Amino acid sequence: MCKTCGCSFRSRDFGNIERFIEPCILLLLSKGSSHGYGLMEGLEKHCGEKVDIGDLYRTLRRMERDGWVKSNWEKNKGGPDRRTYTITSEGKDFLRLASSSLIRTDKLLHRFLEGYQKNQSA
Amino acid sequence: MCKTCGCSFRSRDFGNIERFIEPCILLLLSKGSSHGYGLMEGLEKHCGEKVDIGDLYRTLRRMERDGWVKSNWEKNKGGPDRRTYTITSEGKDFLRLASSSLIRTDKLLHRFLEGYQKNQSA
DNA sequence: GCACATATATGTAAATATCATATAGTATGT
DNA sequence: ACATACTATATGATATTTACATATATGTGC
Repeated sequence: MCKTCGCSFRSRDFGNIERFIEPCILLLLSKGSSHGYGLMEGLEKHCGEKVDIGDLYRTLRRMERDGWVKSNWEKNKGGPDRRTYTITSEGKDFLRLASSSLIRTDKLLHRFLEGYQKNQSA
Repeated sequence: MCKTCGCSFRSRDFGNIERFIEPCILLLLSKGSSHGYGLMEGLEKHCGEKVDIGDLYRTLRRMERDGWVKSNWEKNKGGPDRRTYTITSEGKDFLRLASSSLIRTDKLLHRFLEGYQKNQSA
């Protein structure tokens, strides 16, 4: 069942931040290095939505494999050690490309929503 | 390789219309019944992007299974017969829900792009 | 010791995406 | 008649992504 709208059809959620998780992560990391759990909190704070933490960790490892981020373990007095992620120059390049893609997505959405509202009022 | 940005990392494309294919199809169908090939042309015309035709046909069958559309074969003098799709009331309900999700997505994107541009100028 | 928050990671199954290929009717040019 | 192109639907095979559950471990407060 869809998490957001509650429809019984399928799980796909068109308003889900997880569809744009990588650019969001890279944007946060471009403001400062962080670790998985911290990014989860940052994403929830900035996007107002829960993210699947397991998914997030796997996404981060995939992003590291892809060269967008690099990580290293850091000691943490107040809890378990953390794997801290830092954006790479390749990650910055990708963030730039993803942003222009997202501008296109934004235009697409506007066209859709205009079309939808026109349809509703007709 | 990503179709849009050409990056070598992975195929994910944040500007891809196929991420919102179902609402787009339902919007087109809410303006009038159509068949797979016709929807492909409609999507390309309204969204300026090619869609994978195989994916589109499978998506339509899935949407029928989910109850959002129904289909019937229609004779076509000028070519092969067509499977014509019509939106159902369940499909209209879903379109309404998807639209409010997409409004949220739109806000999310704006927040992201604002954050990105602020970051760039800093 | 126990519960709870922090912190990372993986197992598994289902859903989707990607790319190629199969099949067939109609139209047009040679 | 034959080749080619366009229209039209569909599926095979594989890879990727998503969803949900579970495992593991550290530190804090009671």
